[in-house]
Amino acid sequence: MLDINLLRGDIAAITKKLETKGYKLDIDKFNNLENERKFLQIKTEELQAKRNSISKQVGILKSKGEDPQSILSQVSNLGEELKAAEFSFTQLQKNIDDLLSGMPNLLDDSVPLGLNETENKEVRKVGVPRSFDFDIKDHVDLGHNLNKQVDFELASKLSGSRFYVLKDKIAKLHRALTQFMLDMHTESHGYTEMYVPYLVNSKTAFGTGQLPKFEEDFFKISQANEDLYLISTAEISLTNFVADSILKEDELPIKMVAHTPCFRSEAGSYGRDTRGMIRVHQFDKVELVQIVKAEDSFSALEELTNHAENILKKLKLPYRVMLLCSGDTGFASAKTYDLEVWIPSQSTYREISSCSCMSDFQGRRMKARVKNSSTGKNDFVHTLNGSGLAVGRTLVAILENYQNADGSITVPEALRSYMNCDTIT
RNA sequence: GGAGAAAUGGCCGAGUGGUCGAAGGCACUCCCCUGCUAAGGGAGCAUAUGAGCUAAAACUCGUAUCGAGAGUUCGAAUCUCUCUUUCUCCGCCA
Repeated sequence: MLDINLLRGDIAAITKKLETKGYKLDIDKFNNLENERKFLQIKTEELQAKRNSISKQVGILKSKGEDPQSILSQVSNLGEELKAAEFSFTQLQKNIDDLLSGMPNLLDDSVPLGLNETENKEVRKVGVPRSFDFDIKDHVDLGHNLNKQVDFELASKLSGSRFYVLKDKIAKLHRALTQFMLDMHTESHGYTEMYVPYLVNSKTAFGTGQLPKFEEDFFKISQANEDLYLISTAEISLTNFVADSILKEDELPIKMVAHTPCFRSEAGSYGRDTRGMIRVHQFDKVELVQIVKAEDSFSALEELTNHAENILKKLKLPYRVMLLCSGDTGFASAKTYDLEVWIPSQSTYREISSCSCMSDFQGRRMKARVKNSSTGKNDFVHTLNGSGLAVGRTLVAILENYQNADGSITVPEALRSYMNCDTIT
């Protein structure tokens, strides 16, 4: 959520900034709402003040044993007038909140302008794609030929399209990857491991910006009292740890890592990546989250991105780092780096991690603040998150990059201690 | 699932209709005393938001907030209803 005072100030400049992200702000609408808000707020608060002062006098008179009747008559019609004023004021406030909570975050100045992913900027490329002296297979065929250790038919029988079953050594490889990632981040990168709920309430989903705008991306569990949402990323659970709190400066930075399944309805992506494990309704991810002070957030983004990259480096998977352009940067993000891993069967790099600095956007939505010791004020915290990494896609990358002519898979060195074997056959 | 109790500021905790945004304590900040890793004294110390003033802040005034929402009342932390969460006992259970 943006600071409404930015809009009350130079609204033209903000509108221009929002346009780089494809958001069109109706300036007249906002100004009209604001003018009405001001009028209604003043009116409501004046009536409240009047009621309060009269009520106070009643109390004083009664304590002196005097008859307050003359004063009470003054207040007889105040109640209804006040109730009506309060009602219109809260309605209007809600309209403003709705408008505000649908507006995306402002981008950092270092983000290049662009409409879509074709205009993202490559920051660096690490590793060289292997050249194969045999006809390569994609991960679907590889998994199928390895005794159906990756089984899409079985999954579709159980659940439908966009699910997969892993078996035996490949299931273990999946677990080994998770374990390896968690160990790296906790032992070498300073993150604290967390186990978190996979179902969250609407307030939590609002806090990180998934609601209200992206409700259709969720799987929703409807209940009598309160609807719950299956998390689409552990970012939601982890970041909201600090919601509604005022932290002390020395509590920051907070660095957390969690391994969770992620559930995505993939509404609106029919036909895209229908084959394989790339785009599915359920996948595992190891997620990094940092809660930091404002002045640290962009350096923290570089650090966090490096942490995710280190996993790829250890696995010796070729990848590149992309700085997303304005049009491709997510709703809540001020700046995002995507890590893209080399996928041999597609002869291209595919997203395997997304690392974002959300500046104070989520902090404001969550009311997560830190007491600034030099000013005494409460500043909104800055939040960051990044996949470190998406486990399913990492598995795809390993199957394809480490495939052998006979269809077996060499286990990357970094995972051998977890696997107790060198090859998957 | 059944029965009962509770929810107050960063923390603990008082407060059952009226000058209560809330006693007291702890923590924290500043000052004094003292002087050495202790103790004493004084002051300050919730959040959000609006208006005024300002270059900005400070400041002044107002409003809202005592788990959430609704109600009773001139007036609600306090009374009523609904919900949520926590704790205790019983049942069930991975």
